[in-house]
Amino acid sequence: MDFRKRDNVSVDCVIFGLNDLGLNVLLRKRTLNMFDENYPVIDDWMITGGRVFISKTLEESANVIFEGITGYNEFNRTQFRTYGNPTRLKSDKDLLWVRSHGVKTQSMTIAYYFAQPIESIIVDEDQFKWFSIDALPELGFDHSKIIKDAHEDLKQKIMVEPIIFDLMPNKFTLNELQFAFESVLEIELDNRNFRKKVLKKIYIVPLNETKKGTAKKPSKLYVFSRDVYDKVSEKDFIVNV
Amino acid sequence: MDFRKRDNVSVDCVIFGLNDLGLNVLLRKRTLNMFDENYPVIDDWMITGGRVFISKTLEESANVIFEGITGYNEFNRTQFRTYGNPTRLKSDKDLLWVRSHGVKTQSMTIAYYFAQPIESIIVDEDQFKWFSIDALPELGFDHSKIIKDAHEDLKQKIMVEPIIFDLMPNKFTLNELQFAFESVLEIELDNRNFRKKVLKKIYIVPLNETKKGTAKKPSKLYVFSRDVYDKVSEKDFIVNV
DNA sequence: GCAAAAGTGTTGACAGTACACCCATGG
DNA sequence: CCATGGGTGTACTGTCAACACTTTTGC
Repeated sequence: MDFRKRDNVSVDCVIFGLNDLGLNVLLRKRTLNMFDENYPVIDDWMITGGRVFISKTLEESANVIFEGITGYNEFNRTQFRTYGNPTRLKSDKDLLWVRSHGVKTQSMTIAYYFAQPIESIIVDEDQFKWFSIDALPELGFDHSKIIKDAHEDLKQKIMVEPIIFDLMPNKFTLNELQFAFESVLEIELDNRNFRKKVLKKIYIVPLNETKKGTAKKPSKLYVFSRDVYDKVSEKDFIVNV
Repeated sequence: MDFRKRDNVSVDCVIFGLNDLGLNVLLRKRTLNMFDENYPVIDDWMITGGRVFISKTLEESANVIFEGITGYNEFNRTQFRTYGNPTRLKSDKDLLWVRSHGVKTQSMTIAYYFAQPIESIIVDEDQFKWFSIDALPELGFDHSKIIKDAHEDLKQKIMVEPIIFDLMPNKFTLNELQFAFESVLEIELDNRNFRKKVLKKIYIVPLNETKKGTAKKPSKLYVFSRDVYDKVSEKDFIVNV
């Protein structure tokens, strides 16, 4: 096995997770203490990246990073953009951090995002933390921009591909599905109209099973059938904003 | 000025051009003669790429390649995908060609496409040729796939961004615009319905001018106003297939 | 005056939107 | 028995799709 890496190209992974509070991004702490243990020179957040393996595809390199963080080996991965501005790193903090980690400046990075329900992921809570997409902390490098681009791409793809189901647990209720769309798209949908549309889609299959989750009336569960979806030739997806 | 290039990363440019026959791609001849001048070992086509400049952005590197081929310096450029499979080059021809050109194998390439009317471009006809998108010749490397991906991306973006106008001359008729959509999307549109829709768009501005082109009844000319388009906040574009 | 492409309206079907109340259950 | 979220139907409106003839000009 060849573990060599390219010294000038990295992949960055934006990790999206959905829970009942909405859409979240998993970030890694970026700290640097130089003089005083209690007053870090750098104390903010970043997405996780790493150099690409010479002998692997970009997708495999991204998977390695994702699995390293999450322990999860189901890869709902989308490549959305490559950043290659040689002056991407501008701020003193960024340069300082990069130098202190003994890496060459990574001027080029292929960016991916991963989408899954938060519940399926366990992370090292000393280093990583989930942040709501609409309350991101201060971010290093150009990672604000990268996350924004990822979210835009997700919004757009969600309208035409069934990636919303990547964010859902296997069995879900229609209200959960609606909430997923609302969280990603940052809009509100009419519940009755949403149901009408969804129930027409034969690839959303009702189960003879209910979710007696929190309380009150149990709700019917559904699964997404990729088989059926693939057979429905027409481009036929749920939401039209 | 720093002219050094990265030895392991290239950009590839798919050049789309529209004329009255439809959507075309500009390809470069790939030939290699080893033994006999009249029987080339390799004789097919490729898109044009090149290594990226260390001190330029990817976009600038792509522009340099595009301008080198076309002499055109208006860049309607879209980055659509990065390819990084280390075993991208598989066929003997590809390996042979790469070796005989003394370049390292370029396993990673950031792919862009450019869109403009064919008439605005002049190329060296010994090396380059326009091919209709639905009658492409034999292509080297993985360039068939890259062109296909570029076309897919163009189809998709054309539904939601005004890049159709990149393919049009400044002044155009509605029938020309319809033909542009039809060529790119590979569908047919109803002329009356198309006109109705287009005439509602205030960013398509009628001129007091007609085109007395080929013959018969002259047709009214229109221009696309990007200013107006940018001010129309609603996502409001022409075709819904 | 005729060939050729430009241009023009109406109708029916369907999908989207808006909107308010009953239902089933757990506690 | 009541609080809570789950689940349901109708009427209106606007948009899309289908469709055929008249107009203007060059030759």
